[in-house]
Formats: sequence, C-alpha cells, structure tokens
Amino acid sequence: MLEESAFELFLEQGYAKTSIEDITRRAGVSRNTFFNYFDLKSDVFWVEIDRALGLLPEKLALTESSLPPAHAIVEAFADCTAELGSGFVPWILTNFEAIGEPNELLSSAFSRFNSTTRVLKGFVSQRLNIPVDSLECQVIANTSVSAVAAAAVAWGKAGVSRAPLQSYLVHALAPLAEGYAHFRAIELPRTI
Amino acid sequence: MLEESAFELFLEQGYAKTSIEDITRRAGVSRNTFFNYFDLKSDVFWVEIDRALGLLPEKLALTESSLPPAHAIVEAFADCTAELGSGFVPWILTNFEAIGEPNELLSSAFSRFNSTTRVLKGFVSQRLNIPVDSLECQVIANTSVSAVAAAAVAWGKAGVSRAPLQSYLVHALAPLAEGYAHFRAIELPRTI
DNA sequence: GTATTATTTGTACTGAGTACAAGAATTAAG
DNA sequence: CTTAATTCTTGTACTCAGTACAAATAATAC
Repeated sequence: MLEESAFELFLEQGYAKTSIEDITRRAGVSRNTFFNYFDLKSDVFWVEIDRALGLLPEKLALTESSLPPAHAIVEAFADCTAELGSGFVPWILTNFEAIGEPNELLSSAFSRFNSTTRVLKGFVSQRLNIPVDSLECQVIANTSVSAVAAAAVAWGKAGVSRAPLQSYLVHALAPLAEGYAHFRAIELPRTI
Repeated sequence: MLEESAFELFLEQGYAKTSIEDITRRAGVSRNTFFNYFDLKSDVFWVEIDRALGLLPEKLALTESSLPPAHAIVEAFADCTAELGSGFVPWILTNFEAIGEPNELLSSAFSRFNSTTRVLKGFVSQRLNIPVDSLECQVIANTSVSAVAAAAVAWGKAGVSRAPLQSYLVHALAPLAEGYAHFRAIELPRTI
C-alpha cells in the first residue's frame, strides 16, 4: 500500500527528504503509478479523512431539521467517523508534529478546509434560510470547520486512551452553538 | 515592482500560466532576483497582509486587559489595518475569484492562518490564564482567525463603497464573543 | 489462443524552488 | 579620483513535484 510505504519513509527520513520515487520504490511500483492513485504527494495523508468527509453531506441531510445547525454539525461529523469504526484514527492526526508544516501539506489541508466549508455553507444556508454567499454562512462554516479541525487534532494527540471524538467535537462547538443561536444577517452599512 | 508585474500578468493570463520568469521579465530583472524578495511565488499576494499581520502582536498587547478576548481581537485587527491607511485593500482580497485556488495560494494562506493562530493562542492563553496548548486556546484562535478571514474576504468583495473593515469584524466576531464568554477548560474523559 | 480492456511503466517535459559562485553596482575609505 | 569592501543581481546548474502520452504488460472476455 502506497500510504504505508509513505508513512514509514516520512518517519524514517522526514517528509521533505522523501521523494515520490522513494515511496514507490519502497512499495515496489513505478513512480508514475503513484499518480494513478493520488493527485498530489501530500494526498497520502488524507485517504481516511477524505473517506470520512465524503460522508458529510449525507450525514448532514440525515440530521433533524429542528436541530440547531451547530448541534447538527457535531452529530454529522461524529457520525462520519463512527461509521468508519472505533479504530479509525487518521495517521496524520497522530503524527503531524513529526511531519511539521511542509507547504504541500498546508495546501492539501486548506483545500479540504475549503471544500468542507462549502458543504457546510450549503447546509447552513438551507437550514437557516439565508443566502449561501452571505458573510453569515461563510463565518459559521469557517468557524465550525476550524473548531472541528482543532478538536480532531487534539483528539489525535490524546493518545490511545482518548475519549470518543464526539466529546471533543461537542466541547469545541458548544460555544459556537451558543454564539450562533441568535446570529442573524444584518445589512452592513455602506459608506456614503 | 515585482508585485505589480505579477498582478498584471495574473489577470492577463491566469496564475498557473504565469511563470516566475514571466513576472521578472515583465519587471525587468532576472528570475533569481525574485527569490531575493520572496520565498515563494504566491508570496506576492501577501505583502500588504503580512505588513498588517506583523502589527498584530503589539496591537493585541495594547488592548485593555479587562476587555473580553474577542473584543480585543476585533480591536487589534481593526487597528492593524487602520494603521496602514484607509486606502489599504490587499489586491488578493478583491481578486481572489479571478485567481481561484491554486495549491500555492492555499499553502501560503494556510501558513499565515497558522502563524496568526499561534499569535492569538499566546494572547488568549495569557488573557484567560489557560495553557497555551489546550484545546480551548486552539479553538478560540482557530475560529477567530477563520471568522476574521471570512470578514476580510467579504469586505474585499464589497466594492469601493465598502464599510470599514471593523464593521465586518464586529459582525463576524460578535457571536464568538458571546459564545466564548463562558468557555472554560474541561477535563475531557478518558476511556477506561 | 486471440482480442480487448485495464493498468503499469518509461520517457520526456515544465516550472517552482534551491544553491552557489561570478559579475555588476553601490558605498566607504584613503 | 582611485581602490577596496560590501551589497545586490545574475548566470548556471540542479532537484523534484507534477504532467502528458505512448508503449508495454497484465488481466479479462470470448
């Protein structure tokens, strides 16, 4: 499996010093085969997370329409990971300190941040009946995803006896649920 | 100015189709000169924003210690941009739809997100007297920066008759001020 | 066994980013 | 004004992620 080879080499010699050629040689395939499975080198980090995030739209759709959006978001994210099993802990969450912040990881992380906020904007827009391209939707989506990211990283860091992810999500998003309970669109003034 | 040449070319032919060689040729210098001024190609987008963000630590330090952190954050960010003049509107904020989401922009954006959250984590830790590496600090910093980013993008989009950035910041961060008013560290349970 | 389809691989390429030394321009000192 | 020192630009060469495409190989179907 390319990911396993990649993770071994990243720990042995660091992300930057590990070339795609190294990874594919370790896996016993050609360099170009890598690009049959991944668009980018850093995509190896996201296989499990992408699988979980892929479930998000349907999990959001399944939440009770009377539930406040922040609660629905917690439930949806928790359901995404629950469906992938209790042993599900993405490698990058437990190893990101070893990996550091190479630009390729930053770009692939932000790419997923953006696609996740797009999903949440649509959900919030529909649930709160406000325009999807409003500042309010963007803020709720941005802050929710960044809180989820912080919770996920903390959860990954907590070690093998960690509490369920949902505990972390609830704790991280509770203030947002409270803060956004009365968050309404306003007409920002224009200068004369 | 390298930035001006870059922005002209990005609009003429797109980010991906504009090489560093193109930019430096347009500016009348050698390709390697580019790297005397910038670490990365996409760094051209951030000159003004980096200047503003560079002021953040001192602006945060200047806020009243009795001010709730979210209010202090609004004030500090607003002061950062106010000090750089009323005409200060970073090119990327008004042109990011034209630029799209090239991986290089995503990585440089996330790099600045991370460094800004580090600044805010330190501030929140000191102001609320909680450990800087706690989930609470991370969540407050992450959500604050992502709300500021959403506000800044909306502000950039609003056109030449836009309200002051502070209006957008206040609106975006008000729910966070409310939500974090009683946000305290808790001991997340460990599994047996 | 042959034909078709799917997958891997080889080759060649672009361009961001890096390193380093040489050349040119600027500044300082005598 | 000349020389020396310092600063900055530039040329050359490189690595490696990422791309394109065709050839080779493997797998599948008949």
